[in-house]
Amino acid sequence: MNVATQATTHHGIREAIRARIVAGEWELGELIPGEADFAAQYACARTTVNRALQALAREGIVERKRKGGTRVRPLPLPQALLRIPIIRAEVEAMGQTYDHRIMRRERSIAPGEVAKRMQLAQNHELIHLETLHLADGHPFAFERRWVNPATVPEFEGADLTAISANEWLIRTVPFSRGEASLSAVSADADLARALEVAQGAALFTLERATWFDAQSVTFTRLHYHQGYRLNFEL
Amino acid sequence: MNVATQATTHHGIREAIRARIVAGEWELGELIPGEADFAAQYACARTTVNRALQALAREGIVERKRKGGTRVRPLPLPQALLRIPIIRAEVEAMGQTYDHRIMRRERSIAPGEVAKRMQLAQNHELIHLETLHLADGHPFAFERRWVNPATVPEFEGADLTAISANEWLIRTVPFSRGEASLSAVSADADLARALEVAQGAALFTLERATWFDAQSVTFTRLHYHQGYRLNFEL
DNA sequence: AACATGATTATGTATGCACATATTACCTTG
DNA sequence: CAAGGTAATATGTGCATACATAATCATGTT
Repeated sequence: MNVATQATTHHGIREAIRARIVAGEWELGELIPGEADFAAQYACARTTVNRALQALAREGIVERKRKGGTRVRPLPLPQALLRIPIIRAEVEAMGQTYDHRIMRRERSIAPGEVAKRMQLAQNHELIHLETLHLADGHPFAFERRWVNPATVPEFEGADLTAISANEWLIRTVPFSRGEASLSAVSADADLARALEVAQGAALFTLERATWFDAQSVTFTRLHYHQGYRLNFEL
Repeated sequence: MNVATQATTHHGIREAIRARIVAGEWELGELIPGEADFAAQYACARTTVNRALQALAREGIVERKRKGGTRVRPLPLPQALLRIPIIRAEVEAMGQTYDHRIMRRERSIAPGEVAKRMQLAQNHELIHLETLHLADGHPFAFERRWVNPATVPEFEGADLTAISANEWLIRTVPFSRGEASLSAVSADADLARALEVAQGAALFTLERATWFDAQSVTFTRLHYHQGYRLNFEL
């Protein structure tokens, strides 16, 4: 066999080795040949094998340690690249018209839970925003957001009719890091009214807290309309 | 400033460039210096800069094109590495005792929706399995699974008391690829009884279909107990 | 037997070079 | 002026080499 997928490109070799692993040439947890061996087998430089094996390690297919070589992961770790959708793009990808409506916008004291998620002191004043995202005029998602004016003072006067708060913040504080969580939430009376679903409906929910440097930027809770699914590949 | 994070390692340079991007040295969408320029600035080889910039491209910080150079992503793409938890490990990580109980195990015709998700012909016979996962004896998640005996004939006689069906399949068909989706589902009568929650409770749900080569292996629908959250970092 | 020590080894990484490839920019030609 | 071809250019990639680093293994000493 041993049909080279490509010539001797690093990702040709990556696929060749992947195929051999998938075919079960080595047991789970077993040591596979060293870089030098593969280099000889495929008649290429060790550098090239190194790139291939590092890629497989990133994917969770193999485990590598300095001395002790490379081994097939005992249990391949189930990980996937999750692309968090931008609502506008998501709606437009379905061929529908995106729009959003700001339901509420005010300064208020951060609720205890929100302050905790943003790692702020109690009684911190935040800008609270409630937005309804629409697809072809129908409710698509409901967003509750708290923005820290200490970090983004310009937000107070921002015009959010053309672009959403999300896009405004991304443009203003582009490279903030964050934590997110996914969950299922029952629609309370407010949510049910806003999203036009029955009270108690199960809503897919995405929460996100973001920081720039050590400064809290924003915390969002996004409730999608009933029946929403977030798809991805493993 | 220009304080080198590390000597001239590719990931030292990666962080140095990332810092400059985050600090706003270049506009969103703006062209940043070429590999050769950076190599001169940091007194290292172009190869090293190449690795650094490729890593930033993988992260979604920059965009690169063959001629036309490297530019800061207009909108940094919100992506995250999602590690899909293995239930046993998840429960044990909370310091609780994991256990599972098989509620049902039978051969049956695949329901239409399941057959579709597994890309099988109608009236295909599958092994249907219902498992309740327990944490310290309390319901943690309820799993409905269909396994294709054409792909994994040994599954029929597998002993699923020691290890769960999930782990059995991972060990037997380790490197299968798949599609997954996350959603929120209302507990029906069966689910409510099994998970000991009120009927209509919002349940976080993970569906997964996996294939080995072109052969369908299994389709699972996993409903977590009320209040479950899946956390990850951005 | 326990422990410190150094040799060995596999991966990690930097470098200089050459060539491949995609895409833009420009210039020629009808 | 438009169409088309060609040169210039930035990234992509392979290779040979050298050295760095971490972990293991064997060795020898107390």
